[in-house]
Amino acid sequence: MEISTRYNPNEIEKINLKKWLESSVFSSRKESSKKPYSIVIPPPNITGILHMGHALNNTLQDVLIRYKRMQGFESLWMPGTDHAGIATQNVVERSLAKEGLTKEDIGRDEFIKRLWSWRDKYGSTIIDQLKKIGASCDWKRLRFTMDKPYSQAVKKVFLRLFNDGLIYRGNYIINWCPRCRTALSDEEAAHKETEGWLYYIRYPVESVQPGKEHITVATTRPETMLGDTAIAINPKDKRYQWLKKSKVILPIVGRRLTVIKDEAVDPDFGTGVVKVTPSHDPVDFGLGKKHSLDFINIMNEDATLNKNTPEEFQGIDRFEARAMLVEQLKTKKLIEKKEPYRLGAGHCYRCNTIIEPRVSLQWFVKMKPLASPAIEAVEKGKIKFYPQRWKKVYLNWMNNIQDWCVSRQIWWGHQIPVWYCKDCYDLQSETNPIQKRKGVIAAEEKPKKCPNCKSTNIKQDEDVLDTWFSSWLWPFATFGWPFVNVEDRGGKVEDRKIKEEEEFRYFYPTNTLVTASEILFFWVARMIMASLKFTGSIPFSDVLIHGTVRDDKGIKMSKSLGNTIDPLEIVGKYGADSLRFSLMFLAASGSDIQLSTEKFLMGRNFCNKIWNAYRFIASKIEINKINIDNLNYLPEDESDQWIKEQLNQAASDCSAALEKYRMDEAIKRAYDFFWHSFCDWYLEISKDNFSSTKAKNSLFIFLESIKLLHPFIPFITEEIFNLIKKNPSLKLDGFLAEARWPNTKKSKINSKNLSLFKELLKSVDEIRDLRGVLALGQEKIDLEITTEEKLKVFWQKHHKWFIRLTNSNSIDFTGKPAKIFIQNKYWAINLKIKAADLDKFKNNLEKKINNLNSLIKKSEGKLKNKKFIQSAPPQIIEKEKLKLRDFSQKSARLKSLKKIID
RNA sequence: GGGCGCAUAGCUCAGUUGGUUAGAGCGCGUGCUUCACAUGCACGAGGCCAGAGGUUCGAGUCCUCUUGUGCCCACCA
Repeated sequence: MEISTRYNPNEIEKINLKKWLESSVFSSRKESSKKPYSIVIPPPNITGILHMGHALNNTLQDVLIRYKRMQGFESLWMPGTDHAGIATQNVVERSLAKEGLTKEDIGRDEFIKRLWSWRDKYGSTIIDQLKKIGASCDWKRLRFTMDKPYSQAVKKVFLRLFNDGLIYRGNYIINWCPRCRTALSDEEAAHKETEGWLYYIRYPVESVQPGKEHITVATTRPETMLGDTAIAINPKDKRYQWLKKSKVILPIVGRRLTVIKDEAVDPDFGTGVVKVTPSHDPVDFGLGKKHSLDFINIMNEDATLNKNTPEEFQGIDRFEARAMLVEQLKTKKLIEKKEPYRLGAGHCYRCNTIIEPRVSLQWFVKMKPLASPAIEAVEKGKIKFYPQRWKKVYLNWMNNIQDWCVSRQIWWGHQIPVWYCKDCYDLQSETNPIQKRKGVIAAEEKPKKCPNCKSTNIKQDEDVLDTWFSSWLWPFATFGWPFVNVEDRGGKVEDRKIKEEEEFRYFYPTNTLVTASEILFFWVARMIMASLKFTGSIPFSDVLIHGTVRDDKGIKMSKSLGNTIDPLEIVGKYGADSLRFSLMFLAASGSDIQLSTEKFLMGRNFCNKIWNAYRFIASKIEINKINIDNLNYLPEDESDQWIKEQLNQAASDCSAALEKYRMDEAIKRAYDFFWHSFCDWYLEISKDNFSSTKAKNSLFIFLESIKLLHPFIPFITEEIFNLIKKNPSLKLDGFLAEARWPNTKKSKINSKNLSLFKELLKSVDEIRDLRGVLALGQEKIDLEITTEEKLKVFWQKHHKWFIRLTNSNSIDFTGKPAKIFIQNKYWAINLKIKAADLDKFKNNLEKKINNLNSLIKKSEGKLKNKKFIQSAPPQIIEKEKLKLRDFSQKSARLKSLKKIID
């Protein structure tokens, strides 16, 4: 058999991926005999390109899914993509722009056609990329948030909320992105510290008293003054009581401003006088409502100033207008001063443009009623967060939840299922709840005529719903909820419907949701609310929140900073397994990961190690023409017992770690076992006597090891399984991906010889240590061993590898050795070295004795302490006593050794 | 302004309900072409566990404060 000494992942990963995809290993269905385990993928945007965050997120999920699958669960990983309204629309708008076109040029229908064809062409890029890193999703179920049945769910949900009175429409101040030209929710307007100025502007006061010709207000956004309709002071602020009898004049515009008093004004900030712009500031909006002020909108959709401003400002961008205005005020000597100021300005989370607060007609969802059951579910522990601390964050947000602006002024998305009758829709009734207005029809399909006036002159609301309004249904809408209109998925409608509902009941609620903390509010919290509201059940019981991927300087990886590492580049260079291995190795519970390309060498090296371990075993089998007819594990000697015990321990630890979502611990344990127990000891020991039993045993342990490793590094393990499978007499079948997870019972092997064997390993360590101390280099030395007669058989069995692993020449069992270097309960070993080397040894010996003595002192001190004896638990005291005994024995041994040498 | 994290080896990080002689990977030093693997093997150096108090028989682990650092939330214009 020709196998390369280097593991080359590329070809192998391609082949095995193909095999998996062509098979049904990843697919899932209701199996009454099996327990379900399900995860819904956080659907990546169709515009998405796989980045390290995806790689981390999806590897975590895949490890869980594969682990559970091997454990015999019916494992379902539901895949899909998100239509990502604004993001996708932006991409297609950009490509239109290259043709010199705008979306308005081609019209809504044509634009949406373009979007669909864009998504058909590029929308599954990220899906292919996920496959490349080994994600074992049930790909046949691939969902999209704009699939017909999914859209049905969105409509149903909207109508349900509408009819329950949880939806309202009205003019409110919202976050407006002037570039995307749409409203955004509060969550989509990320607050960022921005350098700016605080301007102190003088507003003239009518009915002049001497020295009181004006008052001064402070603002960071001077241009909004064009929309001012009032001046506000704190009612307790004595400095400005005189103002209420005066009229304040808005400079440049000349408008008379009312003076209002409100507690919201902080007398200590700025001058204590606030300009009030109800249409362009959230706080002022509230003041405007409360005090019945005028609302003057001064901006167009693109944040240029509109015709409600003086002519010279009309059509000018807000920032340019700001500069112009400040200039004008300066010449009029109305700027008192300006000071540098850092303010938290909202930025569009899609295009990073500074948000403009703006009053406009939007749709909202009342969140408080939805939040309370979702709060309860988490408080009562029905849903658990890992790590736990996110519970607090979640609850804090939920308890202060604000209504959700769900309408977006874009074209790509779920259009709001509300129609207006052009003939009887009554503008005058705008103040009524939307549900009670004449000529408003909320329905799944376009109504034929108006139920009120029978007119057919009907038009749908132009807005679409926030993308998250569809994402929040993901855990159940992906299963086909609400189980109507399934004709698009083929088969007999009724059969499909029944099957889908059954599956839904089987797999839902899902088990684990794996996500980054960034979308806790966007998505996780809302899914919990939606699921409880519409399915009456929690969507998942565990929420695993992982950290952020950072670069080697600790800075968050982002395209704009150019500090990303492309996961696919790593796949190309080192293989998907290396990528996955290193990510899992570094992903401690919830903490951020600092990455650099070198980190992936860890994974590469490990894969290579596995590869070569297999090569070794395979070659031994081949060279020795060993016939492996079955894989019963038959311990031939103590090393076989020992490695089996180690394996069981590792498997048990590994499972325990996975159960508590500690993938890092699990992979470290499996890694440590494979490399440092199996390869470094067991295989090394076996080299001298690779009998057919040994061959079977090594193959058995190897096979169990790659099962443990498979969830983390599926490609290489599957490939090696392929190679092993080629031996027909083994009767191995199927995929490693669906093999049974190793037995995790800690089967204790009670064998006196096993403890002897462990002493043997210790002696090897000690000799190696001594060789280092004595700086023996490669010099082979002779050993003399004194032991009881009955242990000689044991030694006979093991002396060969013992000689090799200690780099010795020979072992002599005759007589009593002159000098004893190593001694334990069972034997003493003498290294025949030159007299000159003795000094080095003695020095080392002394160091060790000193070290032991200080430990003994410490331990004795503890045991003499009455309080310790009184209050420490008995097992701790017992442990301490054992420790002391052990130290003392060792020390005594070393001391007598020293005597002999002296 | 609130809330949540993090400070452990040169670097990146583990360290379970307090009970170690504080660990791993990389890096570093020494010696090895040992017929699976130099993407390897063996050995080794390297830590006042940020600082100060406290609780305790016992603290890297719990409490308080300080310093540094990161994140999230919030309508001080």
